[in-house]
Amino acid sequence: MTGVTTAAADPVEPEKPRRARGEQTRQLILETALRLFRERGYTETTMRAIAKEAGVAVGNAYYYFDSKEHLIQGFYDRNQAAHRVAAEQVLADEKELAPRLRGVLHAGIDVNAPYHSFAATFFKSAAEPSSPLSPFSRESSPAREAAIAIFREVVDGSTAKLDPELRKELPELLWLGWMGVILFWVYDKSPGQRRTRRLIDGAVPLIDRLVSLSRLRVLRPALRQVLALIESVRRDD
Amino acid sequence: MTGVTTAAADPVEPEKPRRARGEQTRQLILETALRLFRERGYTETTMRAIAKEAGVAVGNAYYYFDSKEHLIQGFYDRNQAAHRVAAEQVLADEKELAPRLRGVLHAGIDVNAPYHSFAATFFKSAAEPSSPLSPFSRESSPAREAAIAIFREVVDGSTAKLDPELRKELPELLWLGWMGVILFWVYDKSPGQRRTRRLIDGAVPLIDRLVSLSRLRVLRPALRQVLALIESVRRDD
DNA sequence: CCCGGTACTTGAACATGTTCAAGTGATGTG
DNA sequence: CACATCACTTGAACATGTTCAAGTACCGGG
Repeated sequence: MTGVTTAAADPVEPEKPRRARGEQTRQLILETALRLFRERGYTETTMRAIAKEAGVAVGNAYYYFDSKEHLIQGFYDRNQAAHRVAAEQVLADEKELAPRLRGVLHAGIDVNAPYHSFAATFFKSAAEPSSPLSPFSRESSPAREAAIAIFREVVDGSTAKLDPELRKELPELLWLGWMGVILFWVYDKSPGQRRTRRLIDGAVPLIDRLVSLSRLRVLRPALRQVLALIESVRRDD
Repeated sequence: MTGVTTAAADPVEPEKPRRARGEQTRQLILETALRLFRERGYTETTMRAIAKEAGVAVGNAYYYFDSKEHLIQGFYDRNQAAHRVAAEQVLADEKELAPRLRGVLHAGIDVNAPYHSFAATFFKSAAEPSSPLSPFSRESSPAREAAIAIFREVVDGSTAKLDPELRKELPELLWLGWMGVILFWVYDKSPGQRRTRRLIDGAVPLIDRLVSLSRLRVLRPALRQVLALIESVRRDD
């Protein structure tokens, strides 16, 4: 955890001041862009088309968004929020770990399902490590933390008893698994992405069992080994 | 396994005829492109620069390569071959599963290491599901099979005794793991990509142990469950 | 009310991946 | 050897993401 007191400059940009009219224009451009993305797909939607449809000059879009890819961030934020809402619904009802996890994962797929066809198109933007859209990027940090928080709630709100060390790591591990599911989903061409659903239904019981077993004394050394691996890989040197 | 007798048309293109001069030009363009990619990076290398440097018209490059991205395929093939050679060196010396796997993975990183800085840049091309560069694409099928073959040799040539069902699946699973390592490596910004090395060194013993345990009678149901999951997810309906 | 600054807006210009109609030259055939 | 065919080559033209110098609108202070 890097403290607030570190000498390095705070990497968060100071959020340019904006007047009411500006915010309105910004919203208009974003709404128009997302609508056109949905209607025609990402690649087929040109910046000129967005500008024309929104009734502004093309340069204006670039005043509010650094690039075409940056428009996608709005999509992300929206779906993230929707996932959170859907997840809370599930978490209020279920108390055991397995159904909680299963419900949250399915909810995530539900939320994204309408966008599967063109999610793949701009998925590549997210894949580039240097892209602000990467789930590991600094810009995505708030969204990432919010997502991990959901999985923390999955764990902490459950009746499952588990090793305290593991409990600390599990939310982030589950989030990583969720990223894997998303990756699978993006590549999943089966009708309605059934294979992804099957993956979730099959993997959750396995994870649940593994987590329960983590409390067994016999498996303590193995668990330690796994946790040590995570720690050593996370170390950034 | 789809048989050779399926009614669907063979999706492999008929390989356009090519004369000696054509092949020469093709090679020239590819060599020039890869050199410039190495020297300046992928994005910074324009098609015009490649053409100029190779002494041909820009349209000529498009006669041999469908797009700029397709030039990367040449890079892939080359590194794939280099990995195979390096892996065989290891496999000739080591007989136990763990060192064989460890050696092959490190060899793979060794081969790719010189290109880490710009591998990330065009990694995004590979990430797009519809791209021919995707490791799961039809066009990549030969390269993918070759890669899986390396891992089959890792398993089959080892002294490890393991469940026959698992033995059948393991090479593809290890390849999948290798893709995961590559994914990690692409994102790994630590000096010399040390973290990726640590990931390999830490994960291999775990995999080795897990594989050995697969023969235990007690774990048979769990193994069945895992294999069933794989089967159900692989099913393409 | 005027003025200076700053948020906002514009559209032409630019860079670069890609296409294509038109040419050039080698090769095999009668 | 003449000719037809087809591989090969060309470079201008096009499409689209991005930049930028210039202009406009609004706000706050004197």
